Amino acid sequence: MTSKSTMREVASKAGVSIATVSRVINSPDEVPTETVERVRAAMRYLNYRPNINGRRLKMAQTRSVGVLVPTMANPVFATSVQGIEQAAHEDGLTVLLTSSNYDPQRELGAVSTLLNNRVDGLILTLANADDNPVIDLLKAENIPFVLLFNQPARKDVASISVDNARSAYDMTQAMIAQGHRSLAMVAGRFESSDRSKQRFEGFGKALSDAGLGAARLCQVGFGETELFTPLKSFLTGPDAVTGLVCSTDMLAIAAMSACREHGLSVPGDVSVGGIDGIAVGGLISPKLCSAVQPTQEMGQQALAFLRGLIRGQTNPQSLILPHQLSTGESIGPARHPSSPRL
Amino acid sequence: MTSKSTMREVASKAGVSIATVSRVINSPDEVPTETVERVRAAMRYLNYRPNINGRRLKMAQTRSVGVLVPTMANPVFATSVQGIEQAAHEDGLTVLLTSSNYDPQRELGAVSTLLNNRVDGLILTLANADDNPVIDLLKAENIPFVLLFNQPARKDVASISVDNARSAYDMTQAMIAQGHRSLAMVAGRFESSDRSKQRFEGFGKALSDAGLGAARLCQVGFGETELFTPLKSFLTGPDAVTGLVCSTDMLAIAAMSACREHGLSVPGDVSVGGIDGIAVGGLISPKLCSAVQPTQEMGQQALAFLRGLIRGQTNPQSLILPHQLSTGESIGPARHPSSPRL
DNA sequence: ACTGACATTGTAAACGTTTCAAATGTTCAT
DNA sequence: ATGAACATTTGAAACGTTTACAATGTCAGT
Repeated sequence: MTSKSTMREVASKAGVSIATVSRVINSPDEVPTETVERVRAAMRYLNYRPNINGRRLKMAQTRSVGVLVPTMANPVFATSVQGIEQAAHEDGLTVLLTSSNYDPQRELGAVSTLLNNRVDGLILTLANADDNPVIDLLKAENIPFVLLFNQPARKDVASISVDNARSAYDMTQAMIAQGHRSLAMVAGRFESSDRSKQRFEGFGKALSDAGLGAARLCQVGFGETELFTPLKSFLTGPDAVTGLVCSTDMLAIAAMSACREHGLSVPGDVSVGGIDGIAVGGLISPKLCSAVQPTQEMGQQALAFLRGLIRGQTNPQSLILPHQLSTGESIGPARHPSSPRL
Repeated sequence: MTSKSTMREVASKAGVSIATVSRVINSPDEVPTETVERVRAAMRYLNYRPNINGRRLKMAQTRSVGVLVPTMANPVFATSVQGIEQAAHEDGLTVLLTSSNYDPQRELGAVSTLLNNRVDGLILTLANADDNPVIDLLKAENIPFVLLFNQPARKDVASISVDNARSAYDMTQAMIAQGHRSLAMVAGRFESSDRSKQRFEGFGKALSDAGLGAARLCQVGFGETELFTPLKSFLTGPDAVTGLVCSTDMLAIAAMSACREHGLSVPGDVSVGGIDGIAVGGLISPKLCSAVQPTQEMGQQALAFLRGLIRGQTNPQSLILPHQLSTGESIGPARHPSSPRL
């Protein structure tokens, strides 16, 4: 019995027309209880399962939403997807998931697939939220969408994020307050992440506001966890830094690992700060100091925004959530200049 | 221009019939180049996008697969989903994602939603792979599916996993080899995870094979990261253990944190081992010793199996992958009995 | 010129729903 | 009895595809 039964069969089994069966499914209150029961019985008997594709073809809506994230391998996105899925479930929506692997080239294809599936709307984390063909496409086709984590300059797109520059600024300032004067940022490639770029700008601003020199940058590929070599010139030699501000928590954790590989202790020799607030950061030693954002709630909120847009709400809302510096142990006072390392 | 255009419009624009348009889409080689070009031009002009729901209604297949995991918040599942998504993308399949939040009650509903969507097949991580109504349902309706991480007793369902009991056995043995005699397992609730139960059995067997006493168990809720209180009686007092075997890496990381909160060092005072091999385990200090499974590849492989089943392959394959104990620093020699803690 | 083979295109019937308009049946005040 | 008002049900036309089958046009061989 491969669940092949159709509305027509249910109808004839129950001795009614397919219109009545449809009504039993969609608005049972408009049908007398006796009939409802008879039809329901026939459904059970035949193991009936409505063919959602028939319905979708007929109706305008599909009751599904598309999600695009850079990767599931970073808990910050995985957690947000968890939030999206949860909210979607409560709303009876189906989630179609795709990932771009941080490759801007793949974004358009992924979104196109989603659109072919006729999703009612999209939640996206894009490499670059400004001047992105994906956004142009969605605007042109008038498909509701919400950006998540992206913090676009333009005000005509819905988005949920923290203030990226500000979070990096605050983290950097916290380090400066601990006496750090020689800092560098470890950041994911700017082409892959506008957050990365915005955070670097915040980093630079904090430095210049404090009258410190040019912002040093160690740009690494996403998904990269081996930072021993990339960080070598930052951690050793005459230009060694005393603190690393990292554009994500994953990078921060990888950076802490690299520090240890270089024989440096955190925060004794080097302070390390991250941004994102992934859960595991609070469990490790030293506890990662991070600019925390409520990732899962942001996912839920994104879905709530999207629902509004799908329902026809016209002006896209943007929400910039406050981040919060966690009390981490990975940041400490700077080594005193008079006690040079090594 | 809200992408409303249909095949019929394209056809009339190009001066052909809809059958020809369909042919241009599905088998361009059977259509003369000149016609193909004319139709393609019309498509571009009208911004045509095939309505996949029309197609799905007509065809048997939907070219979509459903995925059910306990949660995205645990990297082990997130990574597997990443693998699934990647393989699906290469195959031009769409992924429908749901999660159960470790609640067996929700599994049936989630799968039902997926089936309503007429997915061609499913990849599932269930709370309990034996005697599960979800499996009965899928068997009854003859829907292809592959279990991921579950290691079912019955041989008529496809599955991909490691040998759960064995991985715990090996981990435990490694601890015993380091002189540990007083061990406990930290495990997620058995009702939520058959892996947890199987791993506990492996733990118990290793103990009894070594002639050590009864297996002690600290069962905790999934998603729980605060293990200070649950572990109190295991880490302090006369019955304090020298090693904790954890049923997952996430629990292991949380357990290490709890040890530190209790003022104990890892592995100095307590050794901690995990199972799963999540990436972050290799970055923290001390590096987590784990029974590693190739999570992402397992996701890809699951999709490959599923594809086979969808294509009509009749006998479901099961794959039990070898795990590998990582060289972690979280396990060390047992404290010598003559140097009691505190 | 006629035939058959072949290339190209078109016609029309599904697929399983939803829903509008119309039909049927029932009740009740007159 | 009649008809208005209402409750219940039905018939039939979409929705946008795919595809079997038929139709048309072309051309080589006779």
